[in-house]
Amino acid sequence: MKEKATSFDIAHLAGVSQSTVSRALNNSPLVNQETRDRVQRIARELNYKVDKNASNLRKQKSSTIALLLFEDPTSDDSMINPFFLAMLGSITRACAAAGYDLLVSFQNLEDDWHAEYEDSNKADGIILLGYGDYTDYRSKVAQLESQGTHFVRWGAPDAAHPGVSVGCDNFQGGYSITEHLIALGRTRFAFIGDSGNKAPEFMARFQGYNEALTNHNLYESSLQSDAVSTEEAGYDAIQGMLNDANTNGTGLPDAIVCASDLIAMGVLRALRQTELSVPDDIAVVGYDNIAVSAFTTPALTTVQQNTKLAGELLVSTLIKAISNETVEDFLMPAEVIIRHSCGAKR
Amino acid sequence: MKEKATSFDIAHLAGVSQSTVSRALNNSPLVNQETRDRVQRIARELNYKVDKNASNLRKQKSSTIALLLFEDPTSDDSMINPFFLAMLGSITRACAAAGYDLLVSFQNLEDDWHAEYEDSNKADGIILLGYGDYTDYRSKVAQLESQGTHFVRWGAPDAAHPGVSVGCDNFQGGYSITEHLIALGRTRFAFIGDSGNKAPEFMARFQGYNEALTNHNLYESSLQSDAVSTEEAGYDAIQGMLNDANTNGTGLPDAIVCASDLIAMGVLRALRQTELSVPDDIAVVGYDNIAVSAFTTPALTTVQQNTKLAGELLVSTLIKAISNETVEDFLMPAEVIIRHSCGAKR
DNA sequence: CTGAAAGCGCTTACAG
DNA sequence: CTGAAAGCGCTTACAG
Repeated sequence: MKEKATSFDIAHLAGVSQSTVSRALNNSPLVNQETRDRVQRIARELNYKVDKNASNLRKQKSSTIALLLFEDPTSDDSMINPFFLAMLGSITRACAAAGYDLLVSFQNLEDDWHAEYEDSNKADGIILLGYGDYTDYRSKVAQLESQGTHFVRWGAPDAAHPGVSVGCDNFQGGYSITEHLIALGRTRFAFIGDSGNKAPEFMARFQGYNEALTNHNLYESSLQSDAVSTEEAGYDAIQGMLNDANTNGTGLPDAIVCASDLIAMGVLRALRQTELSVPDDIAVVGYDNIAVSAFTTPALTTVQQNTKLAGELLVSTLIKAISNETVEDFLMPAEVIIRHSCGAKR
Repeated sequence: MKEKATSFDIAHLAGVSQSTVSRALNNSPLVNQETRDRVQRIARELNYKVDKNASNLRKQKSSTIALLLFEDPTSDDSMINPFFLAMLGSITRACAAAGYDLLVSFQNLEDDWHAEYEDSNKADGIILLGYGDYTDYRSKVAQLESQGTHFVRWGAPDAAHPGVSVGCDNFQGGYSITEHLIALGRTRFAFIGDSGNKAPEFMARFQGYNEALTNHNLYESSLQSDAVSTEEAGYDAIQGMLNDANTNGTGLPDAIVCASDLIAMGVLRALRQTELSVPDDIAVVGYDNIAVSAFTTPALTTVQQNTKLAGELLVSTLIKAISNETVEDFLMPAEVIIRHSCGAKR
């Protein structure tokens, strides 16, 4: 294991000053073409790489973006929400394309994440990604803002939230998929998923759902049951509805809108254990279009968030913010993906 | 946005030298308890964070690990193999627990990844993660080794491969799940998945499969069909077998061992479109225990690789290597997860 | 226990 | 077009 070469070694070998080596390596137009070629050739031969720590220290920037992932408070330790993993993939690619490194970190809402990255010059900016109780971290986001930290948040734009955000239109997604079911002739609806302040995304989807029902005078019979975004919670929630139907004689819905695909998986599993057929007796739809949903039985109709575009937008917005350009919130449309669980004839 | 505080600002406020500030902040036992408390309090008040670039440059280490992800050459641009995402999650956690940052990067086998990270002091070591053609990058791994780069590779230990590796016993996994099917009375076997040099993991699984069949005198009737690790490839491969059975009168297998869960998903989908019942007519098993596999119909019997342990082992092995301790290959056992697609009575 | 000083390896004004 | 010099913000021998 030989010693690492420095720019001085190259300067020596090339017969120029170290300053010139630095310029040549950074493709400065100031330096003579011939000199540049010679320096670069020698650098290649020595397997020389610029020391990032030195260069970052001098330039006072790191060309690194930190991705802070907040997990669902309820998710078990080993499993990550597939939707976020898709986002991660897309963000990684977008960073690479823009010449940035990506530092990935899982965080608890309670941690001191709000001051960790940019202050220590480990990253030039931060991407905040996660479901969960946004109210819980609003104050930390505010601190980020007041410190002048560059960051962008995944989520719907929200007047109550400081900072810029890129998100998908959850209200419209909830509205569109509900309207799709209404168009298919469904009349008795249920929504499964948390509807409170703690889960703003789910709440927006629920509000879109309600709006669609109201517009078609179907709101009266609507049911709702809380569930966090797991297969198990979905299973339990629909079990509760089935029990109520049995014991209280409450009518059963003929269409169930789930706040996430994971929840829908649980609903499908529970219904498979009954006489009820999906979609003939009950239509079931999800949200997220995670990879699995194409392969369930029946294949799940769901709402897609464009993770590829989202990652690119998150990264490009953040990079703009880092160079102090003005940036704007971006709200992407949600797209209904029609498969079989909604009962559509295709 | 105020200027970032430095250790000199703190020194000034605390009435001590900058050296003492540095010592206090690093909890050096050399420094007086009182002084330390005072310095730390002031640092907190100023929202001071040590500049990582400066500290790394001085210490000549970065407390950062680079994770290089090599994708399946065939996977589409937007989707990542869920198994690797699970690994990523586990590696991220293990890094955080060990006080390391994690730089994540997707790579093509062809890129110049072999010299990017440690040489530039961006990372102290590298984790190599990916399926694919290991022969293709063997020379680069060798270069890594000769440069003295610290790295650990995910995959089975392999004499032909330089460097230390952590992996799961693919041969034993293939053997165990095949033997499980044999114990259930299956006699006509097929393996779906690439079996060549280009996919060493799949090949080892296939060899374990063959060994089990040979030991029970079932090898003669065995079929095999190539498939990369996608749902579509699995679908196509089983279609091919069904066609052969129709046109050539080849017998149909009563047990199909798939080289990955993704492949098994495709096989299940194809069989669902036939009269054939899984598991009554044909048992189907997968490999990886990705999240989906618990929720297919029927639920997929598969082989689990312990991703949590794998991530921890990868990180701890690498950290040992970084501090120049001797490290050893680690081969984890593979565990059969019994669900319904194998036809086991439970 | 504390301080003055050197130096990690770069980039970039400044001078020519 | 090139070089000598300063300095980014730390950590750590060295001296006391």
